[in-house]
Amino acid sequence: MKKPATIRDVAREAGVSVAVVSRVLNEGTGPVAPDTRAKVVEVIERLAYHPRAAARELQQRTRSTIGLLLADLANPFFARLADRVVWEARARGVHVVLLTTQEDQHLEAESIDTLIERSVASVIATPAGDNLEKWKRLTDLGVNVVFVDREIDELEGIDVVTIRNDASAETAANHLIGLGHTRIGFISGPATTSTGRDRVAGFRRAMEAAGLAVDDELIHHIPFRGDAGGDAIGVLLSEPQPPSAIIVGNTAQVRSALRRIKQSEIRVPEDLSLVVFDDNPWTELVSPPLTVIRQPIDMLAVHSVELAVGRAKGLLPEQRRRVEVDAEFVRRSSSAAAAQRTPTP
Amino acid sequence: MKKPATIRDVAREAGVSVAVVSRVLNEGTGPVAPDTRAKVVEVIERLAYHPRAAARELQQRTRSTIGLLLADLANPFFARLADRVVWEARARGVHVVLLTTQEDQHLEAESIDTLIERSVASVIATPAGDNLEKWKRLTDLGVNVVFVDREIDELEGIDVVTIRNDASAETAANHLIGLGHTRIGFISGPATTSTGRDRVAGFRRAMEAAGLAVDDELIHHIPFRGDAGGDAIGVLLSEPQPPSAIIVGNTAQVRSALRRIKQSEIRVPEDLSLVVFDDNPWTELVSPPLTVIRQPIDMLAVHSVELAVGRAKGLLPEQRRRVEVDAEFVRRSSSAAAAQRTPTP
DNA sequence: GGCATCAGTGGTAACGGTTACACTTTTGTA
DNA sequence: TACAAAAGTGTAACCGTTACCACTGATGCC
Repeated sequence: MKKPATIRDVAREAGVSVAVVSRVLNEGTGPVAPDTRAKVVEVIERLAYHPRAAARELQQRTRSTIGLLLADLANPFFARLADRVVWEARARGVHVVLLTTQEDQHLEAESIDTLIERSVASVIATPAGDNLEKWKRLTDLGVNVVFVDREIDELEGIDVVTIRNDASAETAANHLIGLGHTRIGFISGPATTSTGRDRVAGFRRAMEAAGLAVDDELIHHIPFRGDAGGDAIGVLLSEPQPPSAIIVGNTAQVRSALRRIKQSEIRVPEDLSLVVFDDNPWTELVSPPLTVIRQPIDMLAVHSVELAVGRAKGLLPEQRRRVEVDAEFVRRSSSAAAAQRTPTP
Repeated sequence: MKKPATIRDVAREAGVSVAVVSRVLNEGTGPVAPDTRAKVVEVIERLAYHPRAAARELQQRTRSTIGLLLADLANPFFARLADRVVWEARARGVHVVLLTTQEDQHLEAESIDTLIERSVASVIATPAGDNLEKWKRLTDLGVNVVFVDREIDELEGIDVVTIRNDASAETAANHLIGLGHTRIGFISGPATTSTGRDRVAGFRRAMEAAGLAVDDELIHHIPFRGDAGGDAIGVLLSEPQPPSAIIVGNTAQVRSALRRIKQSEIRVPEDLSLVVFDDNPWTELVSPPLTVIRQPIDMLAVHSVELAVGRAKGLLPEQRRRVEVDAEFVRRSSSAAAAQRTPTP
C-alpha cells in the first residue's frame, strides 16, 4: 500500500518540470518536444502514475462528470435508461455518478445537495416531486440540468427530453376505440408528474374526438412505487359498468396490474383488452403477449447525454431545448375487438 | 451564475477564521463555542455554502465514495443489485459512482483506471474477464475491493460475496431428478466466470450422486450478453435424444431461451420441464409460471456494502471475508414429473 | 498564588494538479 | 546577418479544504 506517485515524482524522474508533465497529460495545452514527451510517457508508465481527479477538479472549477438522478433502478425502464446513459456518456469520455431518489422528495433534495458538492458539470434527472428551489439553486450554480422522461413546468432554463406522452396515450386509446371499445379504463402515474398528467390528457383527447364520454371513475392516478396497480385493476373491474378495455399508462405498475388480472377469472383479450406502457422484454412472453407502447429508451439516453455534455462544453446555443421522441405502438394479442355482449342485467 | 461561496467567504462573513468554520463543518474535530457555532451555521445557511468535495478529497487522500462496477445494467439482476447497493450505501452516508463494463474486458480495464483516478475508497464489482494485474494494482493502491456474484480465484486480498452457486444448481437438479428426469440439459454462463463453472459443478455433483450419467453434449456454456440462450435451447432440443428437462443457469439468457421455446411446438411442462436461475418479477406471470432459483439480491447488496464501507473505515479485521448466501428454490408450474413416454422410434 | 490543563480560536502549510508568465533556444524571413 | 516569431521549458501562484501548531484566557487544583 505504497502511496501513489504524484506529478512531481514523474517530473523529477523524467528530469523535467511539472509543467511539461502536465502538458503531456493534457494534449494540446502547449508544445512539448517529441523526445521529452516520449521520456515522460515512459516514466508515467513505469511509475503507474494516475493523475488524481480531485486535484484537477479543484483547479478547473468543473469536472468531466455528469450526475444521473433516477427515481428507481428496480424499475426496468429506468434501469435500461441508466444503462444507455452510462454507455453514451462513456462514449464521450464522461463519467456518471448515479443517485436514486426512490421517488422520495427528501431523498431527492439530499441528492441535489450531493450533486452540488460534487460540482458535476451537468445533471440528468427524472424529477420526482417539486423541490423547486433546489433545482433552481442547482441551475443558478451553473450546472446544466436535463430532465428526462418527466418535467417540471415551472422551471426555466432546463432542457427536457421526453416521449410524446399525450400522443402515445392518444394512439393507444384510438387503437381501442377502433376495436369498438367505448368504456375504457386508464391507469396513470401520479398527477404530480408530467407523465402522469400528459398521458391522461392524450387519452381524454382521443375519447372526446371520438365522441365518447370520459368517466372520471375510470381514470386512476397511482404512485410509481408499490403495488397500487393491482388495486386499481380491482376497483375498475368491480365498477357497476366495468370497462371492456384498460390502458395501463404507468410503466411501474404493469406487473402488479397483470398479476391481479391473472388471479381473477377475467380472460384477456376476450373479456378485457389491455394496452400497456412499457418497454420490457417480457411483455411478449406472457400470455397473451401484450400490446404495448414501447418507449424508445435509446433515444432518450442519446439526447439527454448529448444535451448534458454539449452544454458542459458550451457547444449549444443559450436557448433551452425540448426534445420529444415518438413512442412506438406495438400491437400484439392482448387487445381485441370489443365483445358484442348484451349489457348485463 | 455567480460563483459559489467558499469557506473563506463564510469565515469573513461570520467574523471568524477558516479553521473555526472547518470545525463546525466537521463535527468533533475540535472545540467551538456554542455562540460561534450558531453564528457560523447561520452564515452557511445564508450564503448557501456547500463545501466542495474535490478540495476535501484532495486534502484527505480518500473519499466517501464507493465505485460500483457492474457487467450490465440492462440485465434486471444487476439493475436490482445496483438499486440495492445505492440504497444501502446511502444509508451509510456513502455515494456511489456507477460504471458498467458490458462484459467487455477492455472496458473493464478502462473502468478500473477511472476508479483509481477517482480515488474511491472501495470498489464493489462483478469481474468480467481476468484483468488480473489491473485488479492487483487497484488493491496495491489500498483500494478495498469486493467482488459480488462472481469471483476470480487467483486474486488475494479481495472480499467476496456470492450465492452458493453449486448448492443452488444441485438443488435444482435434485428437484428434477426427484421428478423422474434422467436426461437433463444445463445452460450456464461462460466457463471463464466462477458462476458459470460453479453451477455446472453443482449440477454434475447432483447427477453423479443420483447415479446418472452426465452427457457433456447437454451442458452449454454461453455468454451473458446476446441471445445465445435461444440457440442453446435449439441445439438441446434437436439432440438425437433430447433432454426432458432443462436448467437455465444463466440469468441473462432466460428470456431468449424462453422465447425460443414459445416459438416451438414444445409444451412446458408436459414435454419439457424448466428451472431457471432468476429473480425477475415476471417469472410468475408467464405461462406456465416458472420454477426458479431466486437469488437474494438484497443480501448480496447488504453484505457487499457492509464490507466495502467497513473496510474503508478500517473497522474490519485484516483477514479477507467470503460471504455466501443461500438462494431460494421456488417451485412453480414449469417443472413436472417426467413423461413415461416410450422412446421415439 | 503558582502552575498545569483546557476550551476556544487563528495562522498557515500541505494536498496534487493546472496555468500564466518569464525565460531560453530554435527557426524563419527580410 | 539581424531580428522577430515560435517552440520548448521552468517557476510559482492558485484552487478550497483540513490539520497541525501556537496562542490566549479561564478554570481547577494543590
